[in-house]
Amino acid sequence: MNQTHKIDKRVSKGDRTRAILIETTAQLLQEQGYAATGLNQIVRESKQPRGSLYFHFPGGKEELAAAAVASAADMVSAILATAFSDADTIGDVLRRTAALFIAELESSNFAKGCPVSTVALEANAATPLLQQTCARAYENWLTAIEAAFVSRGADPARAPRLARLTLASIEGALMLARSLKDVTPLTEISEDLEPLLCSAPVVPN
Amino acid sequence: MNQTHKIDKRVSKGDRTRAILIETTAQLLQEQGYAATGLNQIVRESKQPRGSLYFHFPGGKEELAAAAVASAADMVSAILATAFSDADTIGDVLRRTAALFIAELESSNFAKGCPVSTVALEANAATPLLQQTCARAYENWLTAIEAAFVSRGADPARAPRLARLTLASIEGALMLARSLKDVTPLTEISEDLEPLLCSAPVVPN
DNA sequence: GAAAAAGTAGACCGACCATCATATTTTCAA
DNA sequence: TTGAAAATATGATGGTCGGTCTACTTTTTC
Repeated sequence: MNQTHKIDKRVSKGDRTRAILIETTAQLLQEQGYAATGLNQIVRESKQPRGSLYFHFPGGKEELAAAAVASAADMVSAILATAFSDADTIGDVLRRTAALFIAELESSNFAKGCPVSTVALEANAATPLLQQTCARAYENWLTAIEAAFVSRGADPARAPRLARLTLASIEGALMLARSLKDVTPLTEISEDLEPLLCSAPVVPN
Repeated sequence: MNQTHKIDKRVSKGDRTRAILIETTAQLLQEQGYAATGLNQIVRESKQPRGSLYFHFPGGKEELAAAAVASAADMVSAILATAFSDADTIGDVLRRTAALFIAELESSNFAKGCPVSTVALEANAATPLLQQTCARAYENWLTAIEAAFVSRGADPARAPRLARLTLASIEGALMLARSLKDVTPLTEISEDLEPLLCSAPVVPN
């Protein structure tokens, strides 16, 4: 008896159900946040049965949401990695990243902002797993930005600080843009940040 | 019959009830956001009767929340105004403002961040009043920051952009600080922003 | 002291999340 | 190939809490 019974299928059924639930949840969290997103809505839109949810995520809503946030954050990390390896200058990376969020904002009529921040602000002591997941997402992004700066010649001692400044500015601009329904803050930030990152005795290029 | 029956009291009973509801709601929104804050909790913590809520806010939860956000935003505006008139330099203003949010963060064990941003990110087409109220709050802050920059000699044509950069950075840093449970992003931002605002051919002093 | 305004209490129905007993599919040794 | 054990899937059910509304009481007005 061979063991290809599973290998020839792309993924097992269970994994597929899991993935659909995570994707649906990620979308809803990005638009509505954690508390406003009901399990009923997730079940309805994902077209997955209610019970499967608790089979794959025994921790219930919080565990599912944490998985969705982590998944969305990983996607952004992947996009960042591509941008960092493709773009020539830091400025290019900033503009590309901003353009991406702008596209998401505009195509959703300003419904979809950062896939982490809404949940991050809602998370509190009552939702420790969610809180930890969001914090870890930000830490991962910071580490990636930091490494990219260093690889372009930034002083390793200053890179963490520059990364924090960069991430904070972009996240803030994204929030402002979403709320004001105007992408200006986001377009500006990518321009304004560049001289700051480069002119300081820090990041060459 | 004289008309002093009401004037000799500081405020009418109704106004007091209203104010208590708004204050309680503002606190809860700052910590938990809109969707997670229930009317039951507001009624319980404010110790105001349930029915009064709908008497003072016929629009229900959304109207009450909008009033609470607007009230909290006005308080921040007042604090900003004081900082702008008291502090000598833009740098001082930034540091004072950051220090204020840091104190709020630390005294609440990182539960209380920006009183607007959590709700702003939750607001969507289903809550138009809330959305509009949050946007207006940000606009008011931007206008105030802008005016302060101009009054210190900034090029009026560039002031709006500088204001957006400033607000976005601070809001982003505040969010990051809350999520990471570390005030570093906030302390750094107030230092990093100063040269940017002053060194550019823009804001003297 | 009666009419009007202001304030209050609780019942209502629907939505929430979690759980369960049961059904179906997958696995793999015999 | 078979059949039983393990894994996965299912939707009906329950207790709780959500926001809203209507009927009621108290206070103010003149």
